[in-house]
Amino acid sequence: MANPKYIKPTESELEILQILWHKGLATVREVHEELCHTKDIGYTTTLKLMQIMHEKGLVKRDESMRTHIYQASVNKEHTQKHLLSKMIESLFGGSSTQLVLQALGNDNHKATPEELEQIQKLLDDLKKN
Amino acid sequence: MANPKYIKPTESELEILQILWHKGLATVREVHEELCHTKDIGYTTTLKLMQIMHEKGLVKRDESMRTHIYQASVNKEHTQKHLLSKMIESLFGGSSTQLVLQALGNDNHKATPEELEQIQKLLDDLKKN
DNA sequence: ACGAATATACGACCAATTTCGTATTTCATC
DNA sequence: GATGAAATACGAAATTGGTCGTATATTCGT
Repeated sequence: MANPKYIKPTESELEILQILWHKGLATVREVHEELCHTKDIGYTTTLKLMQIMHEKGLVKRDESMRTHIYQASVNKEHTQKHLLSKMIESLFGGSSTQLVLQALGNDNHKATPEELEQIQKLLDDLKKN
Repeated sequence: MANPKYIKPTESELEILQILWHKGLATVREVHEELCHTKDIGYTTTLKLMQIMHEKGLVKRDESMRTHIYQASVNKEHTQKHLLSKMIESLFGGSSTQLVLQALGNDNHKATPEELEQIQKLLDDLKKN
């Protein structure tokens, strides 16, 4: 099985990972309940998805009980960084700066003054090197 | 046909859009030559891809001559912003700041001092409001 | 005017993703 | 123990993206 670090989760898998990252541990039923809030989907579909994610190594599960307990086996930050890297390559010609400029200028997701300070701090850090 | 603004281009389509955004106008042959630099792919594959993009409304073409001339019909910045927005939603819980922090800290795509200045300028701008 | 080169059109195939139906297992409870 | 609810396993269909082969049309050089 390929190293999950280098696997690109699909859209659906990402939705499930989001839920697992948030909840930590969860059963298929619990994940399914969450998914239902936004999607019209059958229980077995969620189950199958999570089984496939298990085969791929994207999630771990405790099978010692009848009802399996799942958790993400890929790190949230690593996954974000990996997918972001791909996007920088494929959409911004490899320039993270171009992406940052677009993101900060994005009206749909405005940053608060506190967040701007947070970015300023990191920027100061980077300037030193 | 759906409004191309709301279409999410696939990976391959994005590669072609990149080339068209850069060249402005181009034939299938020219796009194909570029693609070959990075991918091992047949000419008819490129052709088919671009035909499908035409059906979807992602590209326009001048068919008045035997050799059609293509150009992107979706704006580069709009497309970037649109896909970025989706990623912020689906991967960063709606926080553009989280994405920016990850992107700036990305070792694979380091920003140059000049770029950091560019970001600083935008940041100063945002802080004023 | 004919043949080679080059263009488009189009259908077919394969792999991956998503979906769900059905079979089987387990467990509680009556 | 039998029954029904709920869980897992598994296979199959539908969709989509990417790939290419082949057919057909156009142009150009000789």
